Amino acid sequence: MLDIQFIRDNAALVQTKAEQKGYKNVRVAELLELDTERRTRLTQIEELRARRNTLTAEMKGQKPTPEQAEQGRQLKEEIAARETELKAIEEKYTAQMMTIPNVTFDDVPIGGEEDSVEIKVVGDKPAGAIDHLDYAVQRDWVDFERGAKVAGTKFYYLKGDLALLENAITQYALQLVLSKGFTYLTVPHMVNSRIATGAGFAPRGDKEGNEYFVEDEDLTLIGTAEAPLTGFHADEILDEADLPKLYVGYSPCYRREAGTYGKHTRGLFRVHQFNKLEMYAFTLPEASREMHERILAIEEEIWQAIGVPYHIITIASGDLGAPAAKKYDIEYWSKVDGAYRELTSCSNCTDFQARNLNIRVRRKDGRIEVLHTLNGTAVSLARSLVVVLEHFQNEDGTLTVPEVLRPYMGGRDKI
RNA sequence: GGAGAGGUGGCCGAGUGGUUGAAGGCGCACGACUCGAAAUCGUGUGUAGGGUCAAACCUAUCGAGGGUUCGAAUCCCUCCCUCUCCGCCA
Repeated sequence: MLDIQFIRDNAALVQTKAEQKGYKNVRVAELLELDTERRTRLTQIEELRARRNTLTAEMKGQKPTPEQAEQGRQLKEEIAARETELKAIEEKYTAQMMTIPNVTFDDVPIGGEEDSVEIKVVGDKPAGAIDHLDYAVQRDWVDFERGAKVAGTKFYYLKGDLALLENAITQYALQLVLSKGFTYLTVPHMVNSRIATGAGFAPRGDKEGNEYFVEDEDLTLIGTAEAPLTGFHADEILDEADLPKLYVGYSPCYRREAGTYGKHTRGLFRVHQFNKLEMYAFTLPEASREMHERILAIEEEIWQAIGVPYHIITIASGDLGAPAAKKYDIEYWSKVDGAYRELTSCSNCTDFQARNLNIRVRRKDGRIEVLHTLNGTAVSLARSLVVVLEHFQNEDGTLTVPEVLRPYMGGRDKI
C-alpha cells in the first residue's frame, strides 16, 4: 500500500495515477474522510487512556479507594465502547487503502496494452518456422495428452532432450546471474495469505485471480518466486551498508490461467505450471531506478548470448499491476507468429510491497525508512523452450543447441 | 500426530500484578585518546501514531487475538510459530 501521508499530500495525483492504471474503484476523497474520522476518534480514545493511566498511577502501590475503582471501571467501559467504533472505521479505512495501486513514474506511457512504448530493438525479424508444439511433438519431446490425463488440460510432460535443454537454460542463466552478485535461493512453493497479498497477489475468493489455493490451509501456491522472495525480509530492518540485497530464486510457478484461450496460448506458451528463475532486489529508495536498468540489462544479456532477436517495451499504465511503478518487458521475435511475444518482465515496485510487508532500512544516520523492491525474470523455462524451438530448429528436424548452452548439454551442438 | 519447553528492543538476554519502555551485554552513532586505526573510556540509542518551529508531552507496543483487574510483559483462554523428545517419513 501507499504511505497515508503521501496520499494526504498528493490526493489528486494518487487519484489520477490510479485511474491511469485502470483502477475504477479508487476513491481517494472518501479514503481521506475516513482517515480524518479515524484520527479524530483515535485522539479521543488516547485522551481517555491518558486519564486511565493517570488514575492508575495515583493508586500505584496502595489499595484503591472505592471511588477510584469506580472511576476506573467507568473509564474502562467508555474506552471499550469507543474502541469498538474505531475498529469499524479502521476496517473500512484499511479496505480503501488496499484498493489504491502504486503511483507510476512519470516516464510510464499512459494508456492500455497497445500504448506500451518500444524502446529498443535487437536483431532482425526472420520469418518461417514450424510451430514449437508441432516441432516438439514430432520429436516426442513433449506430452500434453498424458499431462491432461494425469492432471488436466495445459499440463504436460517434457521428455528427453527437451527436458535436458530446460535444465541447461536454467543452469546457464543461473551462472550468469550469480556472476552479477546475486545469491541463489530456493523458496517455499506456497506462501501464507499475508505474504501473498503483501506481494500483490490476489486473495482467496478473487474470481479474477490467477492463484491456486490449498484447501483448509492459509496457503497459496506461488505463481512466481517473487512472492516468497518478497516475503524473505518481511518485518526486518536491514542495514544500509548491506543493500542492495540481490537474490535469484528458482521455483515452479502455478497459474490458473482461467479464461485464457486462443492462438497465443498454444503449447508451452501459457501453461498451468512452469519453472522460472527470478531475480529479486531490495534497494535503497534512491537506488531502485538504476537497479531496474541493471536487471533489465541482465535479461538482455541472457537472450543476446543465446542468440534471439527481441525488443524491449515500457509497459503502459493500464497494463501495470498494483505494485509496479514501472515495468519493462522483453518480447522475443516469434518466427511463427511474425510478431513479438512476451518473454521476460521486470518491475520496480518502489516501496509498495515493502510497506505492505514492513521491510525497512536503517540509514547510516539512524533514520529508518521503507526500502524499495524490484523483480525480474531471469528465465521463464516453458516459454524459453518455445523460443529456442522456434529459432534453433533445423530442416532435418533436429535442434541446434545454442552455443552458450552446450557446456550444460554435455557438449552436444545438436539434439 | 503425542508430550514437554519457549516466543521480550537491530541482535542476545533479565524480568511472574503497579516507580519496567523494559536490567545487562552486543551492535550502532557521537565524543575522548591516536599520526591514523584497533583496544579502552564517556555519552546516546526500540518501533509506530499524535503533538511541536524544535522540544516537552500524550498514546500504543514484550508472537496474535480475547478475558480477569482500578492497573497485565507478568494471571486465564484460544490460535500461530520455534525448540526438545517420541511417532512417522524422503
